[in-house]
Amino acid sequence: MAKRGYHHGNLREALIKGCLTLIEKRGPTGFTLSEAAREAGVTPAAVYRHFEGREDLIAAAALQGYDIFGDLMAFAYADGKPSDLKAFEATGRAYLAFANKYPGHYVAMFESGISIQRTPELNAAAKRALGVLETAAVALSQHIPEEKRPPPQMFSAHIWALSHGVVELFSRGSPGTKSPFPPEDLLESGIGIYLRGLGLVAPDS
Amino acid sequence: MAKRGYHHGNLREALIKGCLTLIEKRGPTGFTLSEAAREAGVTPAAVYRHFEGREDLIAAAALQGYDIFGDLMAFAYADGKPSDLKAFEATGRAYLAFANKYPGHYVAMFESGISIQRTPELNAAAKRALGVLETAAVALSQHIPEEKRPPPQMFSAHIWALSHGVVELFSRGSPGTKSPFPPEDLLESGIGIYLRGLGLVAPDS
DNA sequence: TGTACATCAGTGAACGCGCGTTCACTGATGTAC
DNA sequence: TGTACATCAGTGAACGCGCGTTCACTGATGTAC
Repeated sequence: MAKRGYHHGNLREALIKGCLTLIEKRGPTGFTLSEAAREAGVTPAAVYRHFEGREDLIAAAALQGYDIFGDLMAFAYADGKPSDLKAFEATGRAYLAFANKYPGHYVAMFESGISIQRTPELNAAAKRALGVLETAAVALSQHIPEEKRPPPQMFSAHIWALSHGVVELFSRGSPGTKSPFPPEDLLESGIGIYLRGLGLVAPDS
Repeated sequence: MAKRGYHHGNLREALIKGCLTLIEKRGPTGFTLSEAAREAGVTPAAVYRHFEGREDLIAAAALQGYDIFGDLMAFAYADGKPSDLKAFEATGRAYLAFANKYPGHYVAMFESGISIQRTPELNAAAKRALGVLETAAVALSQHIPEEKRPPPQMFSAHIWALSHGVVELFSRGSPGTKSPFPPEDLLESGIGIYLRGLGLVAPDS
């Protein structure tokens, strides 16, 4: 990644990477374009060869995040194999794994305040990624007797909220209160209890 | 709240209020001391008569938040009346109600990055407020057969995470994705399903 | 293979700005007598 | 009730700083012939 001479080589990628590192450390509003440039070994002005400005750089980071996230979720879901239930649980784990492995992306996507509507490209990437979660929920909810089946969007909203809550409260350097449980266990057990409440897993397990 | 003359009267309160408004609008790192002073109709330097600096002002806002939050939670819990279950559900609703009614406080408390350990006073207020949630969880979990009872801290962590997730994703001006359900319903139904999963409410309700 | 030249990706100086914090100050308030 | 004075809560000017953005520029690269 070391700059070789006058030309950087892949400044665009280096800037996004710097942006992600900083955004992870300082939060989205604490991120500065100048510092990202510095981290890449480049003048702040050079950023404008690749991005329209500060916001545009963050949006690029978020887009990259949604792409990775979408891939991960799709892979975890695996078209509902081996079963709707297993596939669903796998997406939950993938959500947390993504948040852990790509914290900068996660923040750029969900805490930076950049709108998903910013560009059609960003919108499409986000819709695709979050769509996997909903698809998984829809498929799984078919197994609930129709009359006691909650709307699938509600179902997936519950799971998303629980996952996001675990990430924000227990998976990051949080406001002092650490849970005594690893976030993975917390999410897994939480989803398990929830699914039992829907009659989707055996009550004695 | 209009300033009357050379002396403001209750600058301290006005500054906290301004801090909360700004923190709600721009997020914790977007908040500036100068703007809070401006909003109160006062020179930035005047702030230093009442607070040690920027951080201290945010901490004061968070402290106020934990106090209100603690009161609300304690009131909702009502010492477990009329039943452990009802009282527990009431604290869940109170959590969301607090986040809705005091969004600035909520952000100062949970997103500003100020440590709960900052002062003993802040620590005590936070412990008290979050303690109510755990107390409610402990009491309720007594109703679960001992061998299938999850640790109460896990129980309360699940509920806290779900509540926080609903707040962050669906209760604020969020990253584009709005749920078609009111956050209150989302949380209520989510908690309901979860409790059913624990065998704490009837499976047919 | 060598040369001329267009294109591209960076520089570096400059801009105006708002920030947090400090300082000596001053106007208003309240208390002692 | 009136006056002297200490205390308090504000002012306003100044500081050094880093920010995002612009601009004319220049060094490196790659292509045409």
